[in-house]
Amino acid sequence: MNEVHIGGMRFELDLSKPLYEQVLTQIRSSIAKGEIALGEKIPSVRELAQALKITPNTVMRAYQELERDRLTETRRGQGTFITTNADTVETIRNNLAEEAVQEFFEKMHSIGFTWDDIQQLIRQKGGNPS
Amino acid sequence: MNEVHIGGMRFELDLSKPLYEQVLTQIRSSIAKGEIALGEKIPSVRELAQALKITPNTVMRAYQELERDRLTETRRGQGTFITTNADTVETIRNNLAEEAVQEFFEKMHSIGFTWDDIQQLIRQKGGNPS
DNA sequence: CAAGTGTATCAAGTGATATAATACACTTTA
DNA sequence: TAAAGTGTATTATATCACTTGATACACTTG
Repeated sequence: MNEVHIGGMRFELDLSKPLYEQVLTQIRSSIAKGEIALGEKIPSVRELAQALKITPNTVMRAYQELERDRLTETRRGQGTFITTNADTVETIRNNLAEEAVQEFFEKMHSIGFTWDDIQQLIRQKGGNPS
Repeated sequence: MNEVHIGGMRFELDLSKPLYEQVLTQIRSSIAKGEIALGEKIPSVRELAQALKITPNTVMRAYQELERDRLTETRRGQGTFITTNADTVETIRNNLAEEAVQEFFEKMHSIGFTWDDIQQLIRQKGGNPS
C-alpha cells in the first residue's frame, strides 16, 4: 500500500524497475486510459518529486521522454501539460499495444508454442478473464 | 549474423540484456522446443564460454539457474545434462507461458485495452500470423 | 521583485553485470 | 597413477545504468 495520489494520477513505485521508467509508464497509463483530460496540467517536476520522495532529476527524465513522444507539451515557466491532440494519444496507444503483442508472441514462440496453442490458451482464459 | 552453433543449440548474443540471461533463455528455449533431447549432455562451462567469447563465470551463472529449475542435472567431473524428466520440462514450459500471458494482459490493461479489445486484436492477427 | 516553472550540469554513490585469474574437488581416461 | 576435463568457489577489478544532492540559469506569472 505504497500509493501516492497526485494531480488526478495514482503512483506506486517499487524497486523492480528504474524509477524514471515507472513514473513514465504510470503517467502514460493515465493518459491512455483517459483518466486525465487532454490539455490538463500535471504536477511540476519538483512537486511530483517531493510527493514520490525521489529526486527532481528522476522525474525530469520521465517528463522528457513523455515530451519526446508528444504526449505532453512543456511551457517554460508555466508547467507541463497533456497534449490536446487526441490522435497522438491514439497513435502511441496503438504502438504500445503492437509492441506488447509482438513481444508476447515472440516469447511464446521461443518456448515452443504454436499459433494454435496460443489461440487455444487465449480462448481458455476467455471463460475466466482477469 | 552473430550466431554460434554448438551442442545442437543456437546462440545469438547482444547487449540488450544481461549475457547470463540470454544464455539461460536460449538454452531453455532449446529444451522447451525439444531441439535438444532429454538426458543429453550440453557443452561444458569452459567450452561454451570460449565459443561465445564470454567468461566461464557468466556461463556458470546461467547453468546454475537452469539447475535450480531442475531443467538440468550437473554431475561433478562429468558435465551438465538435460533432465530426463519430461514432466519438469512441461511444468516449466507452462509456467513461462502463464507468466507471458499474465504480463501481456497487464500491459494491455495498463494502456486501456479491455478484454474485448484484446480478443479482437488477436483475431485480427489471426488472419496474418507471424 | 518574488515565487514557481522547466532545464542543465556536476560530483558522488550504489548495485548489477562482466571480466580475469586462481584454486579446489571430482571423474574419466590413457 | 598421472593427466585432462568436468563443475565450483573466491577474489579483485572494471564498467555501466541509475539515483541522489546540490547548484545554477531562463522563463512566466502575480
